[in-house]
Amino acid sequence: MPEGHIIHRLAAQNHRAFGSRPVRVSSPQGRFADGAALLDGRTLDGAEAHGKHLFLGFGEDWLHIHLGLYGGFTFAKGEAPEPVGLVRLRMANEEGYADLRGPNTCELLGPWEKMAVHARLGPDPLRADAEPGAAWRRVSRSSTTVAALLMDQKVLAGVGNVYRAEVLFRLGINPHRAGRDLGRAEWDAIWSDLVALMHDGVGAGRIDTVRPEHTPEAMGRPPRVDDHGGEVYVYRRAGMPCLVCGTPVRTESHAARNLFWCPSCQQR
DNA sequence: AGCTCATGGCGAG
DNA sequence: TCGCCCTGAGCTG
Repeated sequence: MPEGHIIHRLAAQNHRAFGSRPVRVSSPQGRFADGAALLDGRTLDGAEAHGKHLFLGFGEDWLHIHLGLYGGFTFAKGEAPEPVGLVRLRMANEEGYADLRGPNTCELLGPWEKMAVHARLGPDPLRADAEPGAAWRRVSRSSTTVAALLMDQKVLAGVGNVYRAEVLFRLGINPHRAGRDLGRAEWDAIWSDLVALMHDGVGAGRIDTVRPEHTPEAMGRPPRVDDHGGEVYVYRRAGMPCLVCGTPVRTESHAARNLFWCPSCQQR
């Protein structure tokens, strides 16, 4: 259940756990049996993320993984036990193992195919080579809402429903505004806030967006209890009072995803 | 046991 | 815009 920060973290974790030495690769579930057989015993020598796409390199072959809505990796030390549930991919060495469940995509790509995936993704706030100007060009010409544009991976790669809701709240921007009605300064603020928030997310392994003055400790409120685990302003807080102004947080289905915002703090 | 929901994304119409 | 794909957790009965 990942946004881009988790995928970047997974690239680092996989490299740390399996990089530079042979890895045993299997598909206990059987749905990636052919690919696993091709990779088994080879050396992992590359790991990178672009948005929500993870690439693990074995020479010229790239293992391309997309977790989708509910895919996930688990890492553990020691001998790998009998798989529990549906394990699409298992990697293991003398020290430990990792299991991949429920991915949207788990496939082998050649260098050209990998390039094609990069080509259809927008700039990623977590990548050093990102060119935010490419995203601005699309946003500034679009009549689509800024809420939908932030989720469009061709525009900008790695942002999901949590970062989308939270960055718009932090900047006081109404999610229904058209991209072309945003000013350059507003877009630059969105981009730089995403860079900062998502880097924090890579370090923490969760999404925390509340400023120091609105943390549970600072406000004397109970810490948030939610599956996604971070401290946030509006995501999945529908009907609850806004942490800044007390107005009930609103929600609606927007382009098939749940959108959350504060109607009072986000009027611009 | 069955339903609903989830931090995604694709193709059909 | 809808239906569908991937899987598991947390309800309800």
